[in-house]
Amino acid sequence: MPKPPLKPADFKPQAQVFKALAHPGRLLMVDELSRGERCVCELAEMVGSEMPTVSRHLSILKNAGIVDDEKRGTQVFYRLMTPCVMKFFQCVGDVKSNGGNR
Amino acid sequence: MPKPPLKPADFKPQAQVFKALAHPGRLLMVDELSRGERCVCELAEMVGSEMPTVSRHLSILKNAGIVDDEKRGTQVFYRLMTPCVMKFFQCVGDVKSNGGNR
DNA sequence: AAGCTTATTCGCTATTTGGCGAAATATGTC
DNA sequence: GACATATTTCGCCAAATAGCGAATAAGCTT
Repeated sequence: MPKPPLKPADFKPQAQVFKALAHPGRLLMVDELSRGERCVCELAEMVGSEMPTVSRHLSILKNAGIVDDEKRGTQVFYRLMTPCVMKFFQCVGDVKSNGGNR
Repeated sequence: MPKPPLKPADFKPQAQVFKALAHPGRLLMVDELSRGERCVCELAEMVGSEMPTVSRHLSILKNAGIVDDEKRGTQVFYRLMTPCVMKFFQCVGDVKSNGGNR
């Protein structure tokens, strides 16, 4: 059968993932999580924002399926669910060097 | 030397690229452009938005270095600059199937 | 030059996002 | 149970984003 034409709505799930990654602080957290799990307070210190802000960012990443969390005692540890996300960084570097800023 | 700690600002360029991709309509256009160059009017019809809107989206993609344009006669043709962007789609699919929605 | 077509820029409004402090929740300690 | 620590949720405001129609620009055609 002739494949039906794609509509913008068909890309909504993917867009949500990209949206979750479309923030410098969240990218920093993902990068850090690629080296192992971290608790919220560690990440908060890294990005230099208040904990409510960081918690919110993490929930966005979690909602997109990029990270997962686990509560241990009084802390919550986050870890990267999809390491393939890290490959993005290489490609994104390519994008910029191809003339994005000139 | 001990590598300096990364700051959120260091990820701003990458975030800009992700931000450019964080929109269903723009993803649809990128997907379409992966199969060859298209003029603005073709893309406008695909996404089902007015031309000013589409033109604006394309300028965002261009600004991020993802596409480039070329004027030929009265039309402007856009083409994908970084095919590696398409690999994102596979990975993003992985993200969702790993539990993003469950 | 007048008129048509394609595309971009502008001005506006509605919606979404980002950040904070205050308040609420949960867990562990004394 | 009172208290301290870690985290999330809430309510608020400022800024950014998305969309549209009107206006502008550029290139054909006649």
